[in-house]
Amino acid sequence: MPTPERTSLDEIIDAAAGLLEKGGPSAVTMQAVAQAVGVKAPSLYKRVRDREALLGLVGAAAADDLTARLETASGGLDDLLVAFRAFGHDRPEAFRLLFTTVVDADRLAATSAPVLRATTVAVGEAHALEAARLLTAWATGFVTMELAGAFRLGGDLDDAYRYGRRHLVASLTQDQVAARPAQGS
Amino acid sequence: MPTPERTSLDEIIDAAAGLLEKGGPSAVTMQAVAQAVGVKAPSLYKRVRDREALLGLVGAAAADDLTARLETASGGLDDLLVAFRAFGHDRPEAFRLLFTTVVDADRLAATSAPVLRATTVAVGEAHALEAARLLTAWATGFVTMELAGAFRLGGDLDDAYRYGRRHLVASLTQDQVAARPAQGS
DNA sequence: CTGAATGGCTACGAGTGTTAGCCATGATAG
DNA sequence: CTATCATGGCTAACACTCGTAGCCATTCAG
Repeated sequence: MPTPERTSLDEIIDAAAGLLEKGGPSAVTMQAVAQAVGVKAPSLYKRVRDREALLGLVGAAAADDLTARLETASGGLDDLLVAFRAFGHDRPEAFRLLFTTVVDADRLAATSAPVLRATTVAVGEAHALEAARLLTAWATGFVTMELAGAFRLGGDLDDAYRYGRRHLVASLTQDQVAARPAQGS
Repeated sequence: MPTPERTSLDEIIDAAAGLLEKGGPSAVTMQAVAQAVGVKAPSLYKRVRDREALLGLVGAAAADDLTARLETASGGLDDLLVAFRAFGHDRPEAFRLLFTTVVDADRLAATSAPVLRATTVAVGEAHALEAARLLTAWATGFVTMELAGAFRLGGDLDDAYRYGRRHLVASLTQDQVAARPAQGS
């Protein structure tokens, strides 16, 4: 390679992720990212197609981070739900990005894997996917609303999350309903 | 009033909502909104503080729309959940905006009201709020993920939503767990 | 008929993303 | 050891954004 590289794609993604978390999406400007890695803005375009692509990479990295956290979460349904919410608290902007940007299917599948394993042991293979969707949808919605400040009718949110976990996990494992097919009226 | 008004705040909000739905948040530019209502961009600032405020008004109007839909949804838990998702499908960008922008507490309370009424009859006053949060969090997460294209492991989404509705409604009304206090480990 | 307040406008400034094109570097071929 | 040339960085520039300043025409109130 010719002239010495003054930065790298990974460093750029990390810088963008840092700016995102500090100031929201509007703070991750090409110029700010460039400055953070010690380069001028146009140089970024040698590594990244455009800003949208950069945000996509940040989202993909965030998905990997979430996957890693879930993988090390011991495998119980409850632990997975706790780890999921913790990710949302640690990296709220990245969490939002995950459900705004479209991340590629493979990465999504990797993130789903630990949840699917857990629901398989909990409710059996037949309804593992539906159960996983029930759990992730609830957790996603809870954290989304929490981060958006949409829970404003009082009450402790930790308690509310615990209430939901108990309810859902119990409902799935006791599975009075899970045994029935999903079709119906 | 002096010079004849060529537009109105409501018209501006409607135009912005239309542009939002057609091309996402980035499409609702002051200039595009102005052109849509037959005016030049700077004139908008006579009615709206800035772009962020305009988006806030669009979000508030969307919240009112959602509230109205829920109010006319007959009051059953299942009907409320169906109406909620229908809103997300009809106005996906407005739906996203609701959980991105911060809308004021009063309006949020109005939106919650029909859900709270329904959960009150379903599980009693003691756990109405927690039940409402469980339901809205799940529905919000489901629609959010659906709109983000995050459900890519196959299966029919209508079925998946039905599955979740059954599970949650049954779990709440049978309330094997709901009777227990939310505290605990 | 006059005065004043108001909504619209043009012009402008600051800041954004992005492209074009140049230049210095340094690994490699001879 | 020299010459080549691909490459990463840079400056300059363009198009577009939001937002402000300030003017002008209108029309209502007296």
